Amino acid sequence: MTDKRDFKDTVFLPKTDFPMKAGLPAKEPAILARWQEQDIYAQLREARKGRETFVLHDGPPYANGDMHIGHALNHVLKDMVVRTQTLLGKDAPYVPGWDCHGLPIEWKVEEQYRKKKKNKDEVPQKEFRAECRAYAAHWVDVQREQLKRLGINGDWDKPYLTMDPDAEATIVSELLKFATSGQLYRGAKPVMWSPVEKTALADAEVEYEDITSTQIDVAFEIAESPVAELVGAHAVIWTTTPWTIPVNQALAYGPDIEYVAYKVDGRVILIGSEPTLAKSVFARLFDSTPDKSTDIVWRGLGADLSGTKVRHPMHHLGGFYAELRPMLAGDFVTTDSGTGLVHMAPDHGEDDFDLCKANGINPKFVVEGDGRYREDWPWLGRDDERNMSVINPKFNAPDGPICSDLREVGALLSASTDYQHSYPHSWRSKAKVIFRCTPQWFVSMDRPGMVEIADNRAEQRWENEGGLPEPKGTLREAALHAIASTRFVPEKGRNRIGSMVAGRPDWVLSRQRAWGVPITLFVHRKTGEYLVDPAVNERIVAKIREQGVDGWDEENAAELLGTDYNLDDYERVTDILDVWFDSGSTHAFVLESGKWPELKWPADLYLEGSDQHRGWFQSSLLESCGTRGRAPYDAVLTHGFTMDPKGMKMSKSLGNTISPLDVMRDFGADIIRLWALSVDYTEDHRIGPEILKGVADQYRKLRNTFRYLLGALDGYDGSDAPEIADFPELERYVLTLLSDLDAKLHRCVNDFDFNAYTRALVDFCNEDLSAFFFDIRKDCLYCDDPADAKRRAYRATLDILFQALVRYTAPVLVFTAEEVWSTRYPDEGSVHLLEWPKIALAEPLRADKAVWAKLRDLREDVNEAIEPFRREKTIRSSLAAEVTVPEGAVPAGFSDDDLAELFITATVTRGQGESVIVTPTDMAKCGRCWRHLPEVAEDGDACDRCESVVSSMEAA
RNA sequence: GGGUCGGUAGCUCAGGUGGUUAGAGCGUACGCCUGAUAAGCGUAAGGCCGGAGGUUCAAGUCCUCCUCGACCCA
Repeated sequence: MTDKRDFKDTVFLPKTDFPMKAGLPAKEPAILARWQEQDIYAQLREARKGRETFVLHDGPPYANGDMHIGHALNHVLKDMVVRTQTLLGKDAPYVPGWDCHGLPIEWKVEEQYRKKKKNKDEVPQKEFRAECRAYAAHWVDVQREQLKRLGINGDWDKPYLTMDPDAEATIVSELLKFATSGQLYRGAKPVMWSPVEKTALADAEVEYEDITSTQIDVAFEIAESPVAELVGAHAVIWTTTPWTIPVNQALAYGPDIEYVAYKVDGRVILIGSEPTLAKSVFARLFDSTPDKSTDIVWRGLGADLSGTKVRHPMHHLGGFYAELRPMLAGDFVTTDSGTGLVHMAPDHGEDDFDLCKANGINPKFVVEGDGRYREDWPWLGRDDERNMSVINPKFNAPDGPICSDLREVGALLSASTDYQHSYPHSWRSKAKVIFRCTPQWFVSMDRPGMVEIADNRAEQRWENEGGLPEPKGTLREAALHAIASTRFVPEKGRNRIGSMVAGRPDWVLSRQRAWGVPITLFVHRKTGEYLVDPAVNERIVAKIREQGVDGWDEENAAELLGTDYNLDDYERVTDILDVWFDSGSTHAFVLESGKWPELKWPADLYLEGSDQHRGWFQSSLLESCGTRGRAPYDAVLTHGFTMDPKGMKMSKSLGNTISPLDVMRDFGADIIRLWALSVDYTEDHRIGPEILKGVADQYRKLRNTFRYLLGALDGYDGSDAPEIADFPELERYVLTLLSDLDAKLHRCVNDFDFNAYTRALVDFCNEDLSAFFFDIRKDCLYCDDPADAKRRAYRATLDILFQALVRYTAPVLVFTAEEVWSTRYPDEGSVHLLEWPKIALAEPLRADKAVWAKLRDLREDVNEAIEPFRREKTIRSSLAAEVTVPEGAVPAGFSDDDLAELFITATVTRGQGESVIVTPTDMAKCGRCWRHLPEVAEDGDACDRCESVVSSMEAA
């Protein structure tokens, strides 16, 4: 064997410094620092000035704790929207914001107090609020840095905060709009109340514990009834809260439940007929069971009881107790426990309150904040020595005051302290809580004539032919109308928020808390009406703008009320606003305020998790409809929740959480971004080690595509590029595919379908480029003369591909795209300033995709046919295969040499057969290009093409 | 407990108005290449389309029930 020349040095291999290994965790922060230094955000605003705008309004995350995976997903999606819109050439500003008021922050600050053994009640409110403010500010800073690290591009130096005095002032002014229009009213509602702390509790402040309570059965004599047999009988109710009996105002039955009146021991009792129920009632009351001998006076459905009235056991006290109690139909009544009849105290239960309210029965506010009956109450008034807190077990015991008095009048049918159940307790004091009606401020959903309904007025007029349309409607109508004229992505969101709004109760605005925006109302002590005076309101708003929420403090009251009114006549409301009202007003103090002149109202898009159908989407909708008659957004995009690999909710206790901070540290932000954009985020989706590994694999594929492009384009400046019209068919085919990809990505951007976006991008790189185009043109790139037209066309095509792909990739892999771009253009600024590539291919230049589909099918058949030879090692490289293909399978216009090039084989000939036939070649292999060619005399010699290329290289 | 949404290969996803042997990429296995090299190329295996009924000539696609999961509400 003779020594052959080593041609390796004469082959034009890709050359680049762009490393295969990314090292993102180390590289990303450096890129980030560069962006910050260049102020990319400001550069973009400048570059897009005057263009069509696209405003994505940020929903404020709560300023409490580290960023979690849900934040990461949400912000990556937002960033993708903003960046793709920017890429399209629009001016798409992004002003991030935070929700800063509210209970969780109050808690944390109180917790810090407890650690320092400080008592919250002894701290002046102003000081307390200042600490809450500082706490929120701290977490705003932390989250801001974490979100920046994710590569989110936004106005980080000028975010909006709900606790900015300007924001607080606007929130107050929005509230006063509701007051001025009359949509605001004071009502009552049962809330969880802790008599120990003398405060209302939020759901999250309540925990459930098992306790043993007194259970009693009480008889209510039926005074009137359409069912004659029942007059004089006793309706029996069962309760575990004897203390609510003195505030009873009605009884409830299930309209579809069957009831029976039994005659036992000379008395007729009415209870549900359900056997186990009746059995347990008889066991409690008579220590017996109902049997055939038990006298049945009446049997019928609950609905028959309509119109029945009963006497309260304490009716002899007169007044409130003398009034007859109606029996009402309640859907919530079951036969699971009790007697099938339920006693209703609207002061102390949600079902009770709602049912009574629907029947015109109002709460009496009998139990005061300390848990005792109020002084003037006829039964156990405050001066009664037996009066004590209603949750005191002694008070409810079988020998306690309630049971004793009931027994005395013969109404107590049973009493025992043996009922075990779970009962709400205060998280902090661990004391039992009660339901208690308290006055609250509401926004009415259904007051007619309050809301100007904007938008689509013409359509309404058409529906109301024959008269002028009603210009004003209810808030609910306005909101439903707004939902109908908003775009929802995915569409099912419309139904979701629609059914919620259609069925929701009035909006409770008030909270009895310290850290929030005050309900700045003066209520007349005599009339109970709140003051509506534009001059007063103006002073209030100005004061809040000046001093923040502290401006509503007592000391300013007289000044705010002014000289036209006497402060003694007015009560200054001290409740604060539901934080949902704060965030529901962001459209006012962010979009509309002028503080960010690049923004506009309404927003083009709101983008949040699907839980915000109940939350921010809805509070913003109601706030805006109540004040402006339409939604503050034109479109709403929702995403699902991130689950663990099995689709289960992530929780600290299960230990299945994944922190985006960890993923960024271990893999890099681009990996999280690619993950977020390659799952179906419109539904719940998963994350876990295996999934992230898959994402990292995809990333590597993309990265290597760019590495190849950079290497192949080494030294390319475009000066020797042929006209596209002169490109070989293969190049024009790839450009055709690119232009189709371009159109698809464009569609995906408009549909916010980023999952399809990244998939299309990755598939194109893998299938059409790496496994097809690049592979076929390897020989051309490595071995052809640099001056050869085909090679110049190939590189020109690679350049077009590069220019397009780096732009498509930039919104997804923000760091990697920058790395790619700066590798090729170290001095040309950021990739993120670029615009969508213009790659539309004129129709005559397009290749026939159907023809190429046929060729690629044939190419697969050829590969399949070669495989057996590879298995037996007769053929190793496909370049050593001579192939005969069915003549009919080849589209017109392609020579045998063309096909050999496409299939990367030694030769291709056409035969009459049906299948592909493969034989190993006898031809010798060129030492430079490794192709087997007839002119090569001996393995390792150069072929004619290589000979000529090498000699011209040597001449140069 | 109620309302809403969802369950297609190991993973991530496609599968308009029901219609031929359910697709793709990744991963896996095996092989090639050793001049994109911790890369590139090829081939293959892999699916009671959550389960059970039903409608239909025909169902991943329509209906009912069940199950699992999620969100919201109680």
